[in-house]
Amino acid sequence: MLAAERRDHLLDLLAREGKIVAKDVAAGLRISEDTVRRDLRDLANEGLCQRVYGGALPVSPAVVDYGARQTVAPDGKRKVASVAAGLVRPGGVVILDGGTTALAVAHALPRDLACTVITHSPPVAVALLDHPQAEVLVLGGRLFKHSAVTCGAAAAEAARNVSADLFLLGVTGVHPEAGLTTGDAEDAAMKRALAARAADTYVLASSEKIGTASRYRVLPWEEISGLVTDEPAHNPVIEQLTAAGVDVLPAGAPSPSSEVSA
Amino acid sequence: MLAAERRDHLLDLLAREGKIVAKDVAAGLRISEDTVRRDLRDLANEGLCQRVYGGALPVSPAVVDYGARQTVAPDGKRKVASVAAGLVRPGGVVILDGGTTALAVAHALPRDLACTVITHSPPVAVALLDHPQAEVLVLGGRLFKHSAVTCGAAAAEAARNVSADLFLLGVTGVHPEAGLTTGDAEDAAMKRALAARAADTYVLASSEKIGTASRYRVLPWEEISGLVTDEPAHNPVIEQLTAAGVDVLPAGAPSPSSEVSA
DNA sequence: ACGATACATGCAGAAACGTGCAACAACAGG
DNA sequence: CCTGTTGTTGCACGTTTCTGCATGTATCGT
Repeated sequence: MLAAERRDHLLDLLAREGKIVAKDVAAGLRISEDTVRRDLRDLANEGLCQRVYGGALPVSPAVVDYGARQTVAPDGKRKVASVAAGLVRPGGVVILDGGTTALAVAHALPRDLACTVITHSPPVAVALLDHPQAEVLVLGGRLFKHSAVTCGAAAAEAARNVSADLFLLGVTGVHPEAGLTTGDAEDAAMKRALAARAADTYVLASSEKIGTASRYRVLPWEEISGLVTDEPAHNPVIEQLTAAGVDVLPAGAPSPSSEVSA
Repeated sequence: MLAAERRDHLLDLLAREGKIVAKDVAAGLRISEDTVRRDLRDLANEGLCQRVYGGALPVSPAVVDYGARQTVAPDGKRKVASVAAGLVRPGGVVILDGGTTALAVAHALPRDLACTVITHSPPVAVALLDHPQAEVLVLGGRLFKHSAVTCGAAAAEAARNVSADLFLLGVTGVHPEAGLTTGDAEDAAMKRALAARAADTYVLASSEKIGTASRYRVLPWEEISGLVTDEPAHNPVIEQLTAAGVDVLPAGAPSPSSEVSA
């Protein structure tokens, strides 16, 4: 592995996970901790990370005007996005919805993951520009500015010509009775069209969405494979969904790792 | 093996694997590491790769990144973009190319201008999100990451279904004999397809493009209506173009443009 | 306060680097 | 056909850079 490549890897790790533990990286890459420490020291000198005891952290968001918006993403969305990104298999084909949560998923994808991403969201496409191994297909159409996605007849038509293993669906409301909802009729139709083209559909549901409903129904529960949320499993709504047979993937607690340090 | 062939091989390797290890390439091609190093040094001088200890990496994403480049858009591009934005009539339909200069045009468009913008560039689409009066049509297709535009058969197909008053074309080279050129064959084809759908085609040519040529021809002079540049009119290349009947719109000096129409 | 862990520094071997040089091929001109 | 020129390639040499280990110091958690 080239030294510069290692450096990129560290920055990538920092962006995706929000921290670096020198020991873990050294073990992961089979190199000495000294080398990792030296790299981190250099990166810190260039202002690309903040050195702390045991590893490094991102520089304060105010300084990173460049990637500011992605770091501003609320913690809940970051966690959901991280778990959802893990659903994308190397070599797999995923349809990525629009919206801020889906955008966070794009940012959370490992930079060197070889996969195909289909999206009707220009911001998602832009976010994937620096993922050299990701094949990106953009679905064209009329730009719906509120959600920053393409929609309309042309977009629906384009959607009919693709298929995928997985659809990561963003919605504005997740409600036991109302199902999955969003605020625009055309947007809802587009999401349905996309869901129809994927073998599995997983919903990205950060906690503020749980229990709320918007005007337009996207899909009923039966047509989705699962849901990723940072809401605790004991939330009544979540329990209800679990009982209804929805595969709920928790994104909240990094739970069982406590015994590792012990 | 020819030297040029070797050079292509290196670039290809860089594109496919994201890195080059000098030692491995030398062993693979049965040539000395010195030769590989020399090649890499040359490629780096041409800005086609980034030299690092042990090999080379693609040009640093930070340098290529559009988000970064748009904020540091050179003065020349800003001037060109400003003049080009003036070519868009209220209620008109314009096709906006990809690339940093076209992106600068998107930013230069008055925020309340009511017009229709057709683009195959996700960054341009994103830039127009806060233009409430602008109707934006995105042409879908496979994302070509280097230029951040969609291309390929799907994009060309989508292009066939639109027409416009004006096409604002970005290129990498503007040369009296070579014509308008760019660095990628598919990208060139897409630009041709777009030019065919517009009544008028104007070239965005900030001064650093003037007099240079890239590998792939986009269009001959006869097929464009004009050219916007911040290069002074007395530049030999510009004079040659003017003599050839190209409508040159100056973006450098705020001076009267009387002689342009003459 | 103590042990454990992380750290900075110096050092040495290894690897990569740049440069100069010579051998060689391609080419132009006589 | 010969010859001088130019450009490329591989080798040799000395230099720089990188990396892991050892040492002693600083910091953390208990």
